[in-house]
Amino acid sequence: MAKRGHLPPGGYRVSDYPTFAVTVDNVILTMVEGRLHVLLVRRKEDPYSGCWALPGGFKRPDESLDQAAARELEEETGVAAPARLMQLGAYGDPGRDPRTNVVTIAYLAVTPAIGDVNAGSDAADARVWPVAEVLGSLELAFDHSVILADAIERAAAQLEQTDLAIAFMGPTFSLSELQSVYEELWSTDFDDANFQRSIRASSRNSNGARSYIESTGLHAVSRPKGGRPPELYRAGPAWIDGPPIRRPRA
Amino acid sequence: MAKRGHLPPGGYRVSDYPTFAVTVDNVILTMVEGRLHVLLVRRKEDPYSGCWALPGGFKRPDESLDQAAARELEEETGVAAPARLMQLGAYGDPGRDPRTNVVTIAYLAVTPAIGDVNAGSDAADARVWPVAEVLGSLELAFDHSVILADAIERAAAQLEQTDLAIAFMGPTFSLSELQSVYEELWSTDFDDANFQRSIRASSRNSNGARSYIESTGLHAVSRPKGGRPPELYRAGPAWIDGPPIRRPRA
DNA sequence: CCACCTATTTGTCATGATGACAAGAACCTG
DNA sequence: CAGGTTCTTGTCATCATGACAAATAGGTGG
Repeated sequence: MAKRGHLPPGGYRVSDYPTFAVTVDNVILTMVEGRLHVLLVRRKEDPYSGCWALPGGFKRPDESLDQAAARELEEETGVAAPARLMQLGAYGDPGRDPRTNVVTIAYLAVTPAIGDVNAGSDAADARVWPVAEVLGSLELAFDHSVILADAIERAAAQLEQTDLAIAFMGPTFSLSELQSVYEELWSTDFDDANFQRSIRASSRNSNGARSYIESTGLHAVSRPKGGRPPELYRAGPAWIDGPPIRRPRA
Repeated sequence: MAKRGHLPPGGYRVSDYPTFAVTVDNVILTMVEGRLHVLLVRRKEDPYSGCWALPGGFKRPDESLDQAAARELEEETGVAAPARLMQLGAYGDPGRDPRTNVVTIAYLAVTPAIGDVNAGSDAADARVWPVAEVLGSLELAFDHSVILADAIERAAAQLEQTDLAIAFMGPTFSLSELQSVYEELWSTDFDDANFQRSIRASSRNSNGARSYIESTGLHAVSRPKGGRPPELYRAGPAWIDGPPIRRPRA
């Protein structure tokens, strides 16, 4: 390890410093039948060959980190990068990659029900997994289990501060679908009536302008088990003034 | 630029991939006379020699990112790393460093009134600057102006979700000192009476246990301009259940 | 068609948090 | 002591929230 005291007075040149490989990894979350799922690929090569991992890969010098994340996601899974692919954090503990010094930048995004998932050339397989199962019993490559846990924590926090929840929704959705997102990520159980009241209050802002969600006049078709068909909503154009609902504490 | 189609079927080995230098940069915020300040160093060497910059430097392979950030902070400024040095994000746009491919991981921390600031061997000078002045008229090295702006935004958000505000405070403090932190970072003006009520409410939790802040029985010594001497508080041991005060919208 | 089930939606009520503001308390200076 | 400054306590109306009841709109099985 280089020691400061041994350096020439002019200091180091960049070429004297250790080099790293830089990778990006994506945590893509989606909701399937009310349960939180994450998109994973099965690795085809060492290290961790055969292991499930977050889709990602090496950054190139001529692209930004954001571009690298979007590119690797599409290359490995065929999934188009969601509009808001947000940076989660950097992971660079020594030894996290057995080959060499690798720092990875993790990204987080949320999508509605995912379309086709096609394993790219670097992956043996690709599919969405229930998060509970992954964190409980599946061994992920590298430190990807830690990254996934951090991502879920971040997503839960963002629910309260942004309109992230509607990113889980398709073009139209019922309020109970939206409710299940909050309940799943916060491990809470809302009173249906109060949930609707809070959400609707945030979509009616003072000046009558459009916001968080908007009603389509439509109703969902009835399902086999019965129950009143819910009214359908669509995403509004703007995040206006504060969270649609607050996270319960304790 | 390497193209995927030209690769051998077995894929790349790590050594085939481009390498990067990895640096860490610290945004250290503090409050001086009610104004937000940031700790900067003046660069001694190219590139950007003579320019002010965030204190930081190259990560070593045998240390974690967190350790690198703390080490570089102390080496360049003599300031001991605050307890909570939190990761802000990674910056890796092509060309952000004229020498070579550099990805930097930015860190954010908050300290009470800072002690001695001593420029380290890599720096020509080191001092705290008013943030308003830095963002308004000072040209920082690299993309450090962007990093600083992001850091301030993050700090403002954290005020509402964590007990970050007390990290600006010394061992004891008055509520109006605390209030000035919220007002400065949120650009708001609280009603003094209501601010006190909210903060005190969050320090009295139901079971009578200790929390966010605690009263010492003491009062500050009176100052030249007069005014009733404020009661002094100290940090409580725990962040209990929700923000002490909410950020006003619009 | 009717009883009964499920899911969604509307409404009521008590409680607690917040914003606006008045007034008191404790210190300064002149 | 008068007047200014800062901190502290108190009041009141309003709004958001949690708990809960009840109505609505569909299903299924007799």
